Amino acid sequence: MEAVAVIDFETTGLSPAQGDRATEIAAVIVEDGRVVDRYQSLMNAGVRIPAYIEALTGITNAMIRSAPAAGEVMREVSDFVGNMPIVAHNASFDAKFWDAELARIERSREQDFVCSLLLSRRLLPAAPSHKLGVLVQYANLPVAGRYHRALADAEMAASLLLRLEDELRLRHQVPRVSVDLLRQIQRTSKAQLPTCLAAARGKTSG
DNA sequence: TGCCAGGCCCTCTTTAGGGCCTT
Repeated sequence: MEAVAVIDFETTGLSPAQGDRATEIAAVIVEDGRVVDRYQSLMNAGVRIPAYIEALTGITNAMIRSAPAAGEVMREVSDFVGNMPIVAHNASFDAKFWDAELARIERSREQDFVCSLLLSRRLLPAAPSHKLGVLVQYANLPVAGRYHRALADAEMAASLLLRLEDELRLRHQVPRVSVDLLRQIQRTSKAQLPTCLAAARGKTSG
């Protein structure tokens, strides 16, 4: 599979449209079946983190006060990621914060997001749930650190992505996994998945 | 004033409702 950037945001809440802002971001570059580069930073958006979010993530208002400005961090991380395809767990969440924080520095993205949550529902249908932490346990993936910290979650989402790639190669006998195939799978209905995988098997093997 | 996310998925569906998942 071509190189991708797996990202994860920690934020003050669920919706940038409701005034929520990012507090931390991590991006890990996955290439040739492994993580080859990492970026992580807390970010100060000048907003207060609610107490229950401090408890959830361990990211406190004191930590954010001494962090670099959000715009500075977003410039760095968007340069780091470049035009690589971006992967995130529940990508609709990270994509709306990515877009909202980039818009504040008058940048916009060109690439699509790929969603490891949607892919997991298709490729690991027997998992008891498709929360990142449950999938890590279910697939025996290494716990990379504290859950709800950006770098640990991005590393674990990267491990999950590689596990999904293995699932396609070994279980479904897809000879070559591409980002384009992942995009197809995540928008394919459960009923149409066998047809989609059969086409992927045939595309490069005969 | 009172409201307050939203995209995806499943099903007892499609003229809809409710759960999952992210912080």
